[in-house]
Amino acid sequence: MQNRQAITILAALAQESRLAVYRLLIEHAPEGLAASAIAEKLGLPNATLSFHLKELSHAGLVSSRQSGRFIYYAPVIETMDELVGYLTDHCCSQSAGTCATAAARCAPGKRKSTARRRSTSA
Amino acid sequence: MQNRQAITILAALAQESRLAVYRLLIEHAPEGLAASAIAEKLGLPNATLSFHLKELSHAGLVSSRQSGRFIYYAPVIETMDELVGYLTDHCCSQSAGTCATAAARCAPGKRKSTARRRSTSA
DNA sequence: TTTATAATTCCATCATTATCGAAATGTGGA
DNA sequence: TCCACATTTCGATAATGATGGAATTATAAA
Repeated sequence: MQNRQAITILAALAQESRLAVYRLLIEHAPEGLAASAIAEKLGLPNATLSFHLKELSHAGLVSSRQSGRFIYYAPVIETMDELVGYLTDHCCSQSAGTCATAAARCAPGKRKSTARRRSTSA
Repeated sequence: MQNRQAITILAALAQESRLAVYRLLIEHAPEGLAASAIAEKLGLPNATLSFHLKELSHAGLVSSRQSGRFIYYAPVIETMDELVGYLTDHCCSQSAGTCATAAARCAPGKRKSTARRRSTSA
């Protein structure tokens, strides 16, 4: 993953309403929720929600599909996974294994800092 | 970790210069770098860098210590680790194991989605 | 002290983001 | 076709964030 993409994703999540939307969608994965349902559950005006959904879509954090008159939004787990991968890779010093922590929380007591290098293509 | 803290950290990272500063400090962990060295390496004016360092400090992503006339900034790995923990916890559906991916990248072929719940205190 | 250097704060300016009512667009049912 | 409803876009406003020169503070060497 590129820097710029990471920044886009981080910025998309770094906002109260958007993080709430994303977390709500995670609770309703993988089907997702209609925009109207999100707006109601979070008490957001339609226009405001639409603005935030566009940001989340643009960051690749959510996808949308039409179903009848409704548009369903669902989380794109892969994007979150890539972000976590990016952060894990870059919270670790190249030279030293300074970041056993991040890896350890996933595989407690296993390896130390084996976040495998991602191919530069992603 | 609380929502608000997560948002603070995400926002701190969601900016080109700040992400560059953080990544540079990671490369120089655990000693860190003096502000002047950071400014020079990244080509940032002092005032601008100082502003960004304050943001990173406020988010708990970096710490500072004085050494002679210099102030050294170093990354706080634990904060990044907590953020990754927060994201991992919340990219996974409570009800279903929709997020094997994030866990899998840390322990490939191991468990599915065993991101253990963090105590609500953190 | 005085002087040189490191870093922060101040302040004004510019740019971006968030908010939301109202109007427009899209979609399916009557 | 006409209507009802879901959602987005428009547009105006307010709030927040980023930038960097100049002045200020802090630290240590001369």
